[in-house]
Amino acid sequence: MESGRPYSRLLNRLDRTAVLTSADKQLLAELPLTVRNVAAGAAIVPAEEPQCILVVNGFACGSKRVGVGRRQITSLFVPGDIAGLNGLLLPGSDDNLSPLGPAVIASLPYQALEEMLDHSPRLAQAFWRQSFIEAAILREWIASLGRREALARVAHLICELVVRLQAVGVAKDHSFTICWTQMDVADACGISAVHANRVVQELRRLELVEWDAKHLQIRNWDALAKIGEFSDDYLQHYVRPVPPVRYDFDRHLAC
Amino acid sequence: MESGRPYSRLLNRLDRTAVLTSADKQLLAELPLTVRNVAAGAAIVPAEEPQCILVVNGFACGSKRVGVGRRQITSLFVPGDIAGLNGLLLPGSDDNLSPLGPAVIASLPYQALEEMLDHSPRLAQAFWRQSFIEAAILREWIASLGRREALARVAHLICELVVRLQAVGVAKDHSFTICWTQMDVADACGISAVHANRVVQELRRLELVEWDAKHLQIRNWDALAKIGEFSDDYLQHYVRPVPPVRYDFDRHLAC
DNA sequence: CGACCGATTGACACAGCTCAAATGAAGTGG
DNA sequence: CCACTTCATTTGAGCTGTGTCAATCGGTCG
Repeated sequence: MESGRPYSRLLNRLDRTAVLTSADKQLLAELPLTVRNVAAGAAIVPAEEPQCILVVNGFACGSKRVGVGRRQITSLFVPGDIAGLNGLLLPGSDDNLSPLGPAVIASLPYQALEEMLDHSPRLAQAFWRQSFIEAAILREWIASLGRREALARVAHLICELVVRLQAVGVAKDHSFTICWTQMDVADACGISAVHANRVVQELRRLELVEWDAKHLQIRNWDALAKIGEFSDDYLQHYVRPVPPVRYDFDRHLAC
Repeated sequence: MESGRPYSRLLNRLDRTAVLTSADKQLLAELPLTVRNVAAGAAIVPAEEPQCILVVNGFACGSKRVGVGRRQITSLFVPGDIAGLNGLLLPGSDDNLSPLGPAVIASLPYQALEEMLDHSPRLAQAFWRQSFIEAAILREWIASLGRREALARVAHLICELVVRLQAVGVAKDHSFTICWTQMDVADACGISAVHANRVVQELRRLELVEWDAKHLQIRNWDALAKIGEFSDDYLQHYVRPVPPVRYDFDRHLAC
């Protein structure tokens, strides 16, 4: 049961993304996932052997170094998310994946993924859709970084986190475990660590959130969403159980 | 010949992205592209009939409104680029596409695209790869908006523009036509219009670029790239003629 | 107990924003 | 061909959000 979690996470995610046949689910279950714990600062993907990863517990992120020492987190992964998919078609475009806090990660060799997608165009579609969903989130981050001030950015980030976590059942009642450093918050929101601290304090002072070392609890969702100018539109496809189908790869299997 | 341009643009782009058979090229040539001119502020995609667009000449962008009236450009499209692909699998996730300056745009109904992808997994792969390339650019923008100051952001944007334009043969010798408003620059870089003006003047004063109403000429590439902290790594797959193949959809056609 | 790391606080500097006004360029219509 | 409008660029002045630097505090671990 414990060893089944990676698969249930993956299923839980993909099931919202596409209608999967039992054959598809079977293929997913046969993926050779290698689960392991990674400590807060550790490297996830060995440079010599690029691969996909599936977040099982905790958080992972892709980040870039810019200028001297400055770090910017460019994407965020919660349990059930697949990171590094792009490396499948874009060799060498590693995202510098790392955990945010301690995390449980399953690695998935590209080759196995490849073979699976070969056998199911429907799954290929599902994974393509995943990458569109990820891109939608990237665009929202761009809007946030470009046009919102620090308080709103952090509020927005928190809102996104809850919505995504609740969608996969890792958060309940606007409350979840989060072992981030305030530096992590800073690097995600494009602000300095000192200012991240002040912003978090402000959110606490306004009684919008409770946030200690390992746990975050939203006290006033409406106000937080308002300050963060948060609308879950861009997460619709992330959250929605089964989206309407426009383009169905499977049709040409009927030939 | 004039009517052939949209197809050659599209071919020019995809040819760098994947190895296309002549059958694939034939399929592409059969796409029902509707070419038209759009004025600077006009709408590109009618809300009642979402579709893909192919930029033939000029620029297009996806943007978001955030807060009161503030606009953030989230993605940028140059000739040969396909915008709105995500709508194919994510209905309703319109990007609010609009031209930047006057542009020549070809519209492409989702249904036609759908049918084409049904007939060629290789093309489906090529388009999937395109969306990964787009996402790589989004990540770089996040880094820029989060961690670079205004001067560097604008410099970086200019560098990206030249590289992309030169890749499709629309710019030569670090020089190209660009009918943007300084407000457009501001909205792309997440700064105010007034500051965008000051930054552009600074770039002129440093003799890095010449930039009048309709034309931009880079005077000192090295210095510009240095100020913008620009490295074309993230554009490798955009530029590179034919990338090494890791995952090839076509293999399962051999069965 | 000492070392270390992250959170916190204060003081100060500055990049970039807002407001407001002036200038210039490009139509538009009489 | 000349007012007149409109829109983009430019300039100045003051304000503010955020960064930097530096010190302190608190917890954790060996």
